[in-house]
This record gives sequence, C-alpha cells and structure tokens, in this order.
Amino acid sequence: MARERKFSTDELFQATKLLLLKHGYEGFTFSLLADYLHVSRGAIYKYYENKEELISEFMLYEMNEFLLDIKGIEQIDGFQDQLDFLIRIMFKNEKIQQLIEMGKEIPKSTNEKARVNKEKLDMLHLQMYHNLQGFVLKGKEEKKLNASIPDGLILGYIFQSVAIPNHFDIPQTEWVDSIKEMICHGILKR
Amino acid sequence: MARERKFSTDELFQATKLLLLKHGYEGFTFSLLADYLHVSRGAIYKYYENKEELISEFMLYEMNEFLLDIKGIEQIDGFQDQLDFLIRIMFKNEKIQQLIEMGKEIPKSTNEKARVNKEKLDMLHLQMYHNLQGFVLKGKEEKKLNASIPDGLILGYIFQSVAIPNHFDIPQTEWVDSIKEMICHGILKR
DNA sequence: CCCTAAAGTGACACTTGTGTTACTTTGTTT
DNA sequence: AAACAAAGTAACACAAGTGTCACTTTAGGG
Repeated sequence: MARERKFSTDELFQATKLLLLKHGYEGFTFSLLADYLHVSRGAIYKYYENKEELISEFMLYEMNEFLLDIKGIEQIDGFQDQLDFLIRIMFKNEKIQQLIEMGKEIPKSTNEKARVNKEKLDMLHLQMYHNLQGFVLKGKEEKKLNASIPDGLILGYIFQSVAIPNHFDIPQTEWVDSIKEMICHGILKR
Repeated sequence: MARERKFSTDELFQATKLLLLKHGYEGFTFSLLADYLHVSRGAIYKYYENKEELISEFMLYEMNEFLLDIKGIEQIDGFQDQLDFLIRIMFKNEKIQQLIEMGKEIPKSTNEKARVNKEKLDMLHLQMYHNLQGFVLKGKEEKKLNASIPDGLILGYIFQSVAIPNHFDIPQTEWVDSIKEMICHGILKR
C-alpha cells in the first residue's frame, strides 16, 4: 500500500447500509456517502464506477453474510429448534428484506459489473429459498407445518412478519415473543 | 371554468400513486408526472407549490378513502365476519402501507400546507388504529383473539401480512386463502 | 534520499430537477 | 365581439448530482 486508506470497505458498506435505509435508493448519492465518510467523491469513484456498481457490490456482500447466517440451520436438529433459530436470524437481519427490495430498484445499467452482480444477486435470492426448502419440507413431513401452504409463502411470511414497524414502541422482548407466537399459531385464541 | 382542464385531480392522484410506487419518494419528480400526464411542469405548479405539498395532499386523499373503507366494519355483526371483511379491505388496499411508509419520508418542509397535511396524516393514522380498536377489543372479550398480543401489533400484523411480495407468482385465490389461514392459525399444523 | 504508485482532492463540463414568470390559449360572460 | 380569467406553455436562473482528470499527498522500496 502506497498510502493509508481513509476508509475500509467495511466502513464504506456500513455507511452505505445506513444511508440507503435512511434515504432510499434514489435518495442515496455519492455526495452523501462521501460527506458521511469525510472524503471527497473522487475517492469513492476510485473504487466504484457509479452508484449501481457500488450498491450491487454492497448487496452481494450483505446477501452473502445473510446466507452464511442461514446456513447455520443445517447444524441444528429438531424442527422446533430450527424454527427458533430461523426466527432469531430473521430478527437479527431485520433490515435485509428492505435492502433486497431496494436491490430490485437498481436499473439495468450500462455498467457490466453491475449487470453481472445483479444476476448473482438473483441467484443468491433463489439459493436462499433453496437452503430453507429443506427446513420447510422436513417440517411438513413431520406434520409440524401446515402442509396446505406453499413452501415459498411460509418463508416469505416469516420474512415479512419480523419487519412489522413498531409504531407503538412495544418493548423488544414482548415484541419478539408476540410475533413469534403469531407466526406459529396466528392471531386467534387457541 | 375559463378553459377545460387537461387533467382532473383524480387522474393526477392516480398518476402520483403509480409513479410513487414505481420510483419511490426521492425518485418521484414533477417532470416524470408532467410527462405521464402529457402536460408541462408549470401546469402542475399552478395547483401545488412543490413535491411535498402534492404528495402530502395525495396521501391525505388516499388515507381518507382507506378510512372510509375501514369504517364499513361497523356495519357488520359477528367477529369472524368482521375479520373476513377486514382482511378483504386490507388486500384491496394492499399498497397503502407502502404509501404510508413513504409519507414518513416527507421532510419537514418550509411549506405551511405540507406541514399541516403531515400533522393531519399522523392524526388519520392514529384514528385508523382507533377505529379498529373496537374490533380487536370485541375479539378479545369474546375470547376469539389471543389476548396476550398487544392490540396495535395484531393490527400491524394483519397489515403487514397482506403485503408479502408474491415472488413465486402463486395464483391470487390460493395466495389470499393461504395468507388468511396463516393470519388466523399461524404456520404450524393445527 | 528520491522515486514510485496508490490514495485522495478540487475543479470542470455536463445533466437533471426546481421554482418562477411573462406569455399564449381558450372557454365564458356581458 | 370584446374582455375576462382560468389553464397551460416555454424559457430562464438556479441548485444538486454525475463522471472525469490533472494534480497533490504520502508510505514504502531501491
């Protein structure tokens, strides 16, 4: 290295995540990011040709981290423990659905790397469902999961449920327990 | 009227909805809207000082329509019928949660009308939960709803569940029935 | 010690969006 | 048919984002 870098890739991705969630895809700009990191825009352009390339690269990183988390489910025995694990992971990665939806806003770019990254991203998205397919199938075979619900929907449902906005500031523990209860048994009294 | 208008408020709001959902809050511009309506930007500025004012006005309109729909629940007897009605209304207004979240992106503007509209919007949001409080309380009293879940969360949960993205293109009827089933009884086998 | 090369900067040219205004168009009113 | 007023346009000045490039800074190797 000829000169020390003012920001690491980790710092850059962390800032990207924060600013993307705060301002949305279109509201996110290199100026915002550069200001946040206390560097000039030019410095960021040294590493990424444009917004599409940066964000697609960032999304790939986030998605891989998430998939790594999810793979942990394979080390766990017993359906109920797996479900508990999955819900915990989902809460830990609460924001990723929002990021994934943003990833879909990336326009088809002239930038080759961004195009390739977008394809990889779609692959990872499928792979994620694939990795969890085993869990769902096992649950249905063991008569633990309602077999009449399509596999993908069960997963999408868990995904969606952990992202309910907490408008009424219900304390974290009660919040998580209540959502878990509803995911498992619904809103009706048992 | 001195001259026929090229676009009605209804057309304008419909276009606003479409473009907001397509491009997001920051991605939405007067140029986009003007092009869509085949008028000049200036024509829109005749009615709204800026984006904040237009969008807050639009959100107020959408929210009032939605509240009107929701009020229909008071004409219905019996908890289960009310729940069916509510879920049907939620599916009909599938996109409104997304719009409400966007409404929160409106920055505190210098524009007085936008500021007032934002306050009204917050009021309507609370009123919506208030209007449905009766339904939830009744459900809990009649021992139909799980009483250990906070009222606001039960509503937020229904809200959120109807907005699951249908990535796998499951047919509408199966989709709706499955989600209804999960809202009521969860993902586990009964 | 000086040269190299990566890291970073600042300025430039360009594009896109904003808000305003003088002007034109077009129904209605008298 | 003249005049009026609301509707709409086109052009201007400005602000903000983009992408590039010549230039400066700085750690390390010869």
